[in-house]
Amino acid sequence: MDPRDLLPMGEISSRSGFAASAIRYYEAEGLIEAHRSGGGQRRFERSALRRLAFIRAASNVGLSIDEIREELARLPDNRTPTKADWHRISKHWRARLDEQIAALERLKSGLDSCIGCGCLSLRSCAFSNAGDWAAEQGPGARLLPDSMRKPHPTRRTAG
Amino acid sequence: MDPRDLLPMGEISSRSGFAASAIRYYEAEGLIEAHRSGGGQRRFERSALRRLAFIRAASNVGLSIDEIREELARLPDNRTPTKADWHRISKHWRARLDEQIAALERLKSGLDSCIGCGCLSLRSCAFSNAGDWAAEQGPGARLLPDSMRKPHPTRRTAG
DNA sequence: CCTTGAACTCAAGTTCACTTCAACTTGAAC
DNA sequence: GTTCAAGTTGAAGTGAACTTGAGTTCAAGG
Repeated sequence: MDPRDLLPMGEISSRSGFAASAIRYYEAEGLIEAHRSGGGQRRFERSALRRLAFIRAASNVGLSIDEIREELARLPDNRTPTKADWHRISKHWRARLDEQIAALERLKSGLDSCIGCGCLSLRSCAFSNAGDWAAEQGPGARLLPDSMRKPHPTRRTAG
Repeated sequence: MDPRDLLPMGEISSRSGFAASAIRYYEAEGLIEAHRSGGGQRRFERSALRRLAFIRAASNVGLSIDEIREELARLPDNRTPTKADWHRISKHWRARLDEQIAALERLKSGLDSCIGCGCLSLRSCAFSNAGDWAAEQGPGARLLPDSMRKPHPTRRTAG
């Protein structure tokens, strides 16, 4: 590996659009790797840029850092994704986006019916009911999937 | 106001589905009001239940506490929403949901085209580009509206 | 050699929407 | 009058995904 091919922090930061602090954070979290110069500064391989692009795409889809780490780890060799990998992964994400879209549509149609009634009833109005609205209807019928609920801090599965 | 008509914390909590701590928080944030018993305990008017229903509906749509406060304050009289208010407001929210749905659709179709190319190019691929992707196209062309971006902690409008 | 900007580390801070805790008081029932 | 669930306060904690700051070192140019 010719050291001449390695890129310093500033280069990676400006080209990827991530702040240096974010990149350091990703390295600490094990999402990317870096070599070190004699004096301890990070030197990145060019492939880190693709990995960062992948990270941005994943986070746009709504994946957490943990999920992104898993997704990257699932790649054989833990390598930067190739075209074939990307094909498979993006199908997976597409489904996730479809689910999010469907959830918002459900919310909207609930809202539509509430325009008519103007009720906001605590009992019957799915829109204002507590967390488990539209249960009963079986799984999949929820208005919002877990991935779209507010990431409430210390909430554990209610007893 | 007959004190007999006022509800204690536990009642409001169980009927609204909010934890007592959440209700206290909302009061501290000025979203709801409460009378006090002689000994300093909260006593709520029945209308607080409707206000809480409104708060839940709003937060399901994705409004922040600040936005909910504003929305409530916009009601003439600062009263609990009537059917007519609800009609107007829910139209507003419907538009917001439509925007979110459209954003996800854009993201998905970007993903579709990326399945073909497998590029994840930092320059041309809208999916992996930094925050200002698809700018140039004018306002409204962004893949994700601000309301759907990750609420990045200490991010101020970049200079 | 000297300067200067880029980079380093580590700890602590930030936002949001609450929750949890500790220590104490109320109030309805018996 | 005693009991005890239910209520009170204020401070501190939570989790995610970084950022900020302080203090120090690196590396490239002149």
